[in-house]
Amino acid sequence: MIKISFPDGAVREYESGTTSMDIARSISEGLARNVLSASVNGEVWDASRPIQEDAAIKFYTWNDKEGKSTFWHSSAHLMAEAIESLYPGTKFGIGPSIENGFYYDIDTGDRVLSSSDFAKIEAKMKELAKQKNEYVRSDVSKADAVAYFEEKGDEYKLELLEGLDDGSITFYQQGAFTDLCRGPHIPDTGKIKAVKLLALAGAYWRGDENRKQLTRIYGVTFPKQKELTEYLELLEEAKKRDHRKLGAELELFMFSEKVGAGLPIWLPKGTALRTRLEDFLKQEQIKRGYQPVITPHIGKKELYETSGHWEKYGEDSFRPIHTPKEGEEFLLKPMNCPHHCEIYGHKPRSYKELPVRFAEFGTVYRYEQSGELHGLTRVRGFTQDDAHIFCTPDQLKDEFLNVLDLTMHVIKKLGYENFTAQISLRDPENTEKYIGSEENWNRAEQAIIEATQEAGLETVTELGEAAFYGPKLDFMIKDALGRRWQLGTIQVDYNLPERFELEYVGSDNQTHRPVMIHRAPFGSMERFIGVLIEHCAGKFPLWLTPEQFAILPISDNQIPFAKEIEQELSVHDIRGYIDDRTESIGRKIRDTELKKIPYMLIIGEKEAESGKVSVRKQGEGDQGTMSVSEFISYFKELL
RNA sequence: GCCAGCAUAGCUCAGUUGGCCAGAGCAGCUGAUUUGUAAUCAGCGGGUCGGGGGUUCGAAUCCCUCUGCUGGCUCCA
Repeated sequence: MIKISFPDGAVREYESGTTSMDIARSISEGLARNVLSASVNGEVWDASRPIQEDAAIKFYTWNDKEGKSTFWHSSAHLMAEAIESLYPGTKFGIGPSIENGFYYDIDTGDRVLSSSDFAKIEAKMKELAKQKNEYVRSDVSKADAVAYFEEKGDEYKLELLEGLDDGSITFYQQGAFTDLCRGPHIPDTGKIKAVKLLALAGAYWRGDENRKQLTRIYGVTFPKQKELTEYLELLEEAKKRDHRKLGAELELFMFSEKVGAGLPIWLPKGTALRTRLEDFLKQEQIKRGYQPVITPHIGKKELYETSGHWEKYGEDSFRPIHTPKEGEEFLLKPMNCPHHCEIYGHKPRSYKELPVRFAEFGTVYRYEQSGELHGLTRVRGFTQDDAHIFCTPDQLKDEFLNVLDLTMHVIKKLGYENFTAQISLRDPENTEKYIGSEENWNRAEQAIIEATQEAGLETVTELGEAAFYGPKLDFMIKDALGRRWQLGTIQVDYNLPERFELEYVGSDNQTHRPVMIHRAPFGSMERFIGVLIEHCAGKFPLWLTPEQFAILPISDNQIPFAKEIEQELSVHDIRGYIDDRTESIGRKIRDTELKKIPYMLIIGEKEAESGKVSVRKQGEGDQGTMSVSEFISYFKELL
């Protein structure tokens, strides 16, 4: 007998060799029906795998992240089975579960798959699911595993086997399909009731662009048809929030084929929004001792040779600009920091003036591969809310904490709650990607780790995500479709001051090297606003929105009164316009609702006579009537 | 850049297997209507079917190529 302990602390005895499924069944049939996998001593196992010794056990169902991931991983196998049966000879790469579903990378040889094949594959998957085939786990020796895939001619699985140790290799088989797999899997395919293949994409084998590109098929499955329907509706809803769609509808920005891909053009309303956002940060920075500076959009190639950017990115960038007579070479500015280093270095600096903080909304241009461009979130020209702080090593931690405070202030002001703070460090396996000494890197990485700990910030750490000159603290926020974007960033840099030979004279009358902090709370105005649009579905915070009200006269007779109100509101810095079209009030309301103008002031004969306005809130409806001054104080309360 | 897909009026979309002057709704313009909380009515204008090349008696439709866009991959100072 073995002792099985449960999450609630209970301990029960079972025969050795019992399975989680047996245990679940001993508790209730309902539980047994829902169990997809189970944690056994902290490891996720098949529910059907025999347990031989005392264990702490926890069941996973569709309501657990682990249960879903087991379900989707098994679904990937089911899809592979369907594909193998429809297209014999297909070779298989890897097929994991992901955040929302699963994918499988396959090599179909000369056959080109396209999304028009999805229906056929889905139908086959459903047919195979109905057979309720069990997922059968078996231990296989490395030699047998190699023999199996050699026989099958699957070089991808053979390559995966190379990295595995004999004795740790398992196969899973369901129906006619056998795969090299660590598991775990759900009990049988019958649990998969709803199937949808979503997308097809090329994906390089093992993520290496020099290797063969496989076909990746993304899909999602559910235990109930209804859940699939709901999920697809959710995707439709998310599409409505897409900043590219809303940006066009609300006339915030545009792109032009003639101007060029990835070069956003800001329309008047988008500019109003962006300017307000910039002004907010500019004022905040003045309060915190930043000095605004302005630098040119181009700089000599030598500048970026000094900084290291040319060596690191030059070959894959926009080509240099040449002067026609002198033959000088200039680059479109890809970063503001080299310019700011020059500002620091233009005169001798004393420790007494440190820290100095140069701030600039600097527009930079970077070549991005055409396939990477994406609305406002991945572009070739964008404006960073950049600043560089030059300080003594002693001041570094305080300065970092000040920047962190400013960044959190910005994030909170815009109402982001679900952000991730990511510490981006060097890739220890690949240190030649970075400039600067081991010592400088260690100091910079330590500074970030210590400061975030001191601030009590919850962070995740990613290796290999650092900039080439220093580690970063990045703030990541998800867009409507769950894609994660880096917005704000704070970077500690010991290396550029060295490259630019920046100095200050200390109290000891000796020259010292300053430390530099690169920081951008928004990151880029373009990306920030893109994500903001999706975050608030185009309904911007009142202080930020381009137009705060629309006055809707019921007939032309109320236009003079409308003008009086507009005048009075503008005195109080409340911005908006009069819809003076000769249209029905129903039409005016509808159009204003669709433009997501927060407040509608409806005035008819009654209001004009009594000097009041009928207030309607976007998305919520009639709020009743009030005098103009009452509206002004009501409105100001909301700012 | 790579893989797959898409590109018809300002926008959203029709346009059967290649075949009469390429259609609709919304938007726009003109006129009428002066309206009480999400679309008043009528009339009119608008497209070299993304650009270029080819196949064909004939191309929005088939082929090639370029550009742009979508979803991924790689990349992201």
